[in-house]
Amino acid sequence: MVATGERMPGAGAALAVSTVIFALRPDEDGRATLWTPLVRRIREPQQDLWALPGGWLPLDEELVSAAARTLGETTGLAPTYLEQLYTFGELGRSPGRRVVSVVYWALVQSAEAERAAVGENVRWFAADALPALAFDHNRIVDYALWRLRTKVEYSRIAHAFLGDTFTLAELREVHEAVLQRSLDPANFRRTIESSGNVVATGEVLSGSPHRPPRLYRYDSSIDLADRGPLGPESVAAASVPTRTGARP
Amino acid sequence: MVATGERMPGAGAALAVSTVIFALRPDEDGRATLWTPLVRRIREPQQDLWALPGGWLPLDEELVSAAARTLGETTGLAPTYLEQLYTFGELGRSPGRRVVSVVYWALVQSAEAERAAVGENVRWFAADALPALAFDHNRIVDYALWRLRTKVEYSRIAHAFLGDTFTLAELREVHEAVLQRSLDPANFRRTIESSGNVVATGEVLSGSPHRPPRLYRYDSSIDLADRGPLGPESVAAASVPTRTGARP
DNA sequence: GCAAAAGTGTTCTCCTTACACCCATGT
DNA sequence: ACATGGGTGTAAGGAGAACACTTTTGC
Repeated sequence: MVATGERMPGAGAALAVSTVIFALRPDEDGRATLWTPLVRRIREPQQDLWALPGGWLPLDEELVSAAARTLGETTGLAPTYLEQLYTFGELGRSPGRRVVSVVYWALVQSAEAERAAVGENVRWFAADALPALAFDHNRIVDYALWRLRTKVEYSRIAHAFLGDTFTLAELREVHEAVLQRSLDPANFRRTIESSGNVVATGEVLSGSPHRPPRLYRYDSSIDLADRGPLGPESVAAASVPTRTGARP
Repeated sequence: MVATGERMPGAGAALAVSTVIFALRPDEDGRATLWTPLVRRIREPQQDLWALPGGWLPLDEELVSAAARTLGETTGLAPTYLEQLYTFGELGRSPGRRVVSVVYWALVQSAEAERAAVGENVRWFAADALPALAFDHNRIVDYALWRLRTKVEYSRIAHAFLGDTFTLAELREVHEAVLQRSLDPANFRRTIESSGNVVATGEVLSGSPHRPPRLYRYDSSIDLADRGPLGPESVAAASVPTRTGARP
């Protein structure tokens, strides 16, 4: 086996896992925009500054699981999408100690975001107008935002913001909120329908003051083919230690 | 500062940095194909198996620098392109110990690849026909290959395989080797020229038995806009500890 | 009936593809 | 001169943008 002496190789830097979370919520004008929940640091360094949810990586936990767990423990959220973003390890990013952070990014549904824990130490911020955050977390959120916006255009992650059935107007609203521009409803419909990613349920959504729109559902038989040979990231398959999320 | 007691948080897993290196070399039929240099493991675990060049992350070294340094120490190569690929941290990926590997991928010029160190413990392999490697390194190379192939289509990384001046036929040969299909010379020319990424030097390359082709050069004023808000990764700016690469 | 959103049809442009054809060099 | 790759021209097909138009509901 490996010697466990004081000069254990590779044991230098501290390994943390953090997550950038995005959800769509109405802004003051009622338009859907991107928001992200942050947690207040309750100890040094950078005490009282807002920061990404995260924590140290336990020896016996998968990276994704640690991301999902710390995210759930601090914000009470359960994401519908979770993917590794980047690993930040610059020498000066944390004062006093070398910290390498494996950062994930997550999408949560609007309904889920509504019932999330908020309080003195957890708060939602408009993703495009953040205050000065702890460490290099502003840079990290900016990068996550960029990834989200570029990825929405060529993959189907926008669906992760919605429930299992949705109207094309709702899906379009998601795209418009993420891309920050309006899209032609007619062309959007054709683009989505011809992509084959979504199937009509046959039902319509009544109750609106206008013509009732059709409801659609993902075609789950088509995978995202997104991470290539790595396949989809699975939180469920990863082992989680004794302490589970804060919510029952 | 931070207590250095036995329960130092985040100090569990060992942190390694590895790199997948690609270069173009002629295969047995003389066609340019992708090759990757691997190093033989000279100690347990997985002794004698071929593996990616890499090493433990020193406390005082940037992640990119560690990738560039270990790559240079083992293979003698200096890459023209180096980018973070993914961080692998699955629980079972290294027997006996939790190892988290931040993996980079690199491109080197063909000329550089020719004069690289080869020997008993360093050897080039065709990237599409690797033997069984140590740990999860087959999966890592497959993922790097996928990233290279998808990225060649929308960015200008193909240039990293070539010198500062090149003909469009050479650039096309790179694309064809990476994408594994032939491209129409006429359309390829127009696509590249209209992209504005390359400028004609005004010179031509004589010596061929046919019409001498024009020489081109990168337009270095245009950046790749590749990592978004993170900007280009810079090896030079990163601090490197005392021991430098094997080559002077 | 009227307003407003859902959904369809049509046209225009641009980009990619396929391929015919001319150009310039070494032998 | 001629073979061969370098380089230009051109027409067809497809995807996306713009926008007119029809459909369906609540009031």
